Amino acid sequence: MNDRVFTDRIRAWGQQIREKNKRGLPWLGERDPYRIWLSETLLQQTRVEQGLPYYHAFLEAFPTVRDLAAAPEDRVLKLWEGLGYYSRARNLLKAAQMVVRDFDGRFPESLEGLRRLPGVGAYTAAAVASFAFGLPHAVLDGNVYRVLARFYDLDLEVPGTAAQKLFAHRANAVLDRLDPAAWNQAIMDFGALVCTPRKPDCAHCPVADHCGALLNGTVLERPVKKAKKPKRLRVLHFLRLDRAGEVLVERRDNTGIWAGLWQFPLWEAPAGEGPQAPRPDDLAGLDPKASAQQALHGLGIDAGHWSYRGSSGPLRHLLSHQDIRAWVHRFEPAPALAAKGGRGRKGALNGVGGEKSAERGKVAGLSETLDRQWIAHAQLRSLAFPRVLTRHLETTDA
DNA sequence: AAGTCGGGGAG
DNA sequence: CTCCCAGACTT
Repeated sequence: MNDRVFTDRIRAWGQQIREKNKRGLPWLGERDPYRIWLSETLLQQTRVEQGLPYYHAFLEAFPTVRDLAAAPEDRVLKLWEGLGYYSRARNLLKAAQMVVRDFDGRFPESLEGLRRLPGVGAYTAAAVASFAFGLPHAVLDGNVYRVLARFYDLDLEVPGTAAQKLFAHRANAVLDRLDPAAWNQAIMDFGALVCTPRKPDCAHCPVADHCGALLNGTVLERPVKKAKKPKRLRVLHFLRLDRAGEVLVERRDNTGIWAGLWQFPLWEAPAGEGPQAPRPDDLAGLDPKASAQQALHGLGIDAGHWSYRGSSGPLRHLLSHQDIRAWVHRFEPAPALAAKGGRGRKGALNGVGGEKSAERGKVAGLSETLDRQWIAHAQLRSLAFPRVLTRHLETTDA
């Protein structure tokens, strides 16, 4: 009953929006599964305005899935730089390679087939299935959760398995099976433009007279979200070692935060060391130079070979689950040692006498377990760094 | 079921 | 500040 009213009116509302051409987004009306998949992956947990420039950049760099599949991972990560959730980028490449290798460059034309691609979850599979292939699968994203929670005044906590099942059921119940693509577009647009999180425009809502939450006065309480945990406080010390136009960088491994990105050698006080994890109070008295030396020691670098050139920080870097205070400590070769030149080619200057940058790691006893290398400043631009470091690089013009 | 994974814009 | 965004994956 209410389902029918909801579907009819939201569908009509969507048609109006399309005619007025609100949100002139490039993937609207798109049928190419590659472009749809690309845009949906870019937009996972990402606002449209934020992802839009990346969409254009990727499409220009990789017009087809074959172009993407042939790309080196570092190039994909570089294009993704700044967008966050970097496993999306690596999964994007993996999925492209799978499509080319296993399906001759054609995307699977079923929900289940799409779902098997890395980085393609319930939402993205439904989006590609409906937008590219017209299949009757309802999308369930943040917008749809909110719209359904309000219209039916559902008080289940999200995220949660119970809620997911119920909302998915509702979403498919109201799906317009005559035009799944237009419907999915309409309900998401409706959530983004009318039934917004903070200030929903109930005065102009086409289903206000049937909205459960509006009738019950619970609009701003829907959907019910779970309580958030406090953020973990971390203090990171990056060591920026410069020598003769080069800087030492290392590649992070493929797990955890900033997976696969590049960074300056990083030292972080072990969490288990000391009374407890760092607290905000502990940071006020933090002496940059002392921290720099501590980091140098922590990374096993002979402090005698490097002279301190100052620190920038703390760079406050807020993530959804971490509160990061980052420092970048700069060092250059100690003058005394530089004068000695070739004494010990494995010394602090590591390769001054013509060793290739390809020889990694050996920085005065620095561990070789990581993928470290000296790189010319001009080449830094080709590597993907975490935002906290690109911001630092921008202000220091390196 | 809970934890992890980024970054930015709006209010 | 807080919230949350065209979520997915791991444990």
